[in-house]
Amino acid sequence: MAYTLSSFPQAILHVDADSFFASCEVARHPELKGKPVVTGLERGIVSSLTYEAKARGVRRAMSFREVKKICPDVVFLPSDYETYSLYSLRMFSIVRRFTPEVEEYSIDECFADLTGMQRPNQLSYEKMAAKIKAALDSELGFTFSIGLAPTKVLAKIGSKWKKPSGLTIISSNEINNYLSQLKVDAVWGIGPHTSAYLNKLGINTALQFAEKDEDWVKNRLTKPHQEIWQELRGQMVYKVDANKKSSYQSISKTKTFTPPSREREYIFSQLSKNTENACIKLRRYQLATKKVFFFLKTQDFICQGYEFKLVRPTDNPVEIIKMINKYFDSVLTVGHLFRASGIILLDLVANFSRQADLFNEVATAEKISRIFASVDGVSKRYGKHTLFLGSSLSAITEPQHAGTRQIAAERKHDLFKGETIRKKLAIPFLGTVV
DNA sequence: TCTGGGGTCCTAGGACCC
DNA sequence: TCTGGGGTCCTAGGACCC
Repeated sequence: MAYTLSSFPQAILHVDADSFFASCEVARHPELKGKPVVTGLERGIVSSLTYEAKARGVRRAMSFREVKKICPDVVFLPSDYETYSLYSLRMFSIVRRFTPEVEEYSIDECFADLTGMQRPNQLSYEKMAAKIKAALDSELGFTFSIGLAPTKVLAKIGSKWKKPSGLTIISSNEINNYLSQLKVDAVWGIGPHTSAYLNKLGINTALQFAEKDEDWVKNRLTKPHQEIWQELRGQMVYKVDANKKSSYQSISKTKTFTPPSREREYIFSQLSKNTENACIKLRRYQLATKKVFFFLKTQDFICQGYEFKLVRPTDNPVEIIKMINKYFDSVLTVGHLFRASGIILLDLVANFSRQADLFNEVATAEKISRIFASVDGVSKRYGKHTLFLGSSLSAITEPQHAGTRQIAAERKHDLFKGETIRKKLAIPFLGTVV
């Protein structure tokens, strides 16, 4: 049979929705078609934008004001994650018509393992990819970019190759052709650090990297990059994982507040609100935390934080806020202007049961946890933050606190940029407290 | 590239144990 | 009191992703 003659040891598909959020908005408001549409209004910053907006010079992270200046007829909309999630589910279910092996990688991306599906689908891999794309485009009303290749890393390269609305098929014997035209830093999993290192060793293209021999790679790079090297050569390392993600390793809540502030009460209430929100999510997944890290970010983007352990796992914000209060003043260096606060709940345990040691304390904790179960119920019915802690009050009511508008004109470079928040927190007083 | 918010996994080195 | 070798667990920090 013709379709068994394939140059795909495995056939991995990567699907990437084009300008996903903005596309969803246009899809459900057809009158916006052809217009420069942007989402992210709730923060005043561009989050997603249509190609029409891109053509006008709009870029991600631009402020509302800037966008208006260069593109006065822009349609700037608030994000509506519920709607986007529904489109996302439709996208996954369309791909699942062709294989059950679909990995929901993010809200707008998925991988699918098509290996062995030619016979059941009566299609070659190439035709399957085309058919999936056609179904997505027509049923959802916007375009998708697709890559088909022997490995995930190569499929990712494929979907990025031509955007928007691309369909790029990289069979085993064409790999080098593609890699020779690609810079190493464009490879999924090779970040700025590693690409700078590789450049220094004379490697600029993905092909130059893929052609290094095993010893060379093993001696200079760590496991993740060794695996990427293998995948670039067409050898599968990363399997498509169709299991739904059901739990978390960590849960975090971060919030920037404007204007920045130096007032203890206000900043503390922000952190209190972060903690409440993080605990809501914790309870939704029936988890409890054993370790907490909280931090503040100054106006110069310097992070300072503190990590502590809890005597027993908890999902109760009151217990956590009490601890934060204890260490708060060592993090809030007086006189600094702060722009954001955040909390990360770590060491999460599932279905936790409280140890019956300190009887009274446990009894109280259980009472409190029943209260929070009702709080969650009320929120579900009447909306988030119908009930909240007194310590969160000034964050929720957003008073005109006396903080001035003197936003530092000069911004320091890159001390904290989406990277691990715990990075270089440089806290001289850091210690673990039980 | 110009800083929003939410995640994951890996590694080196120390503590501790036999 | 000295010294060898090997293993596991935990933590802090690093790198990357959407």
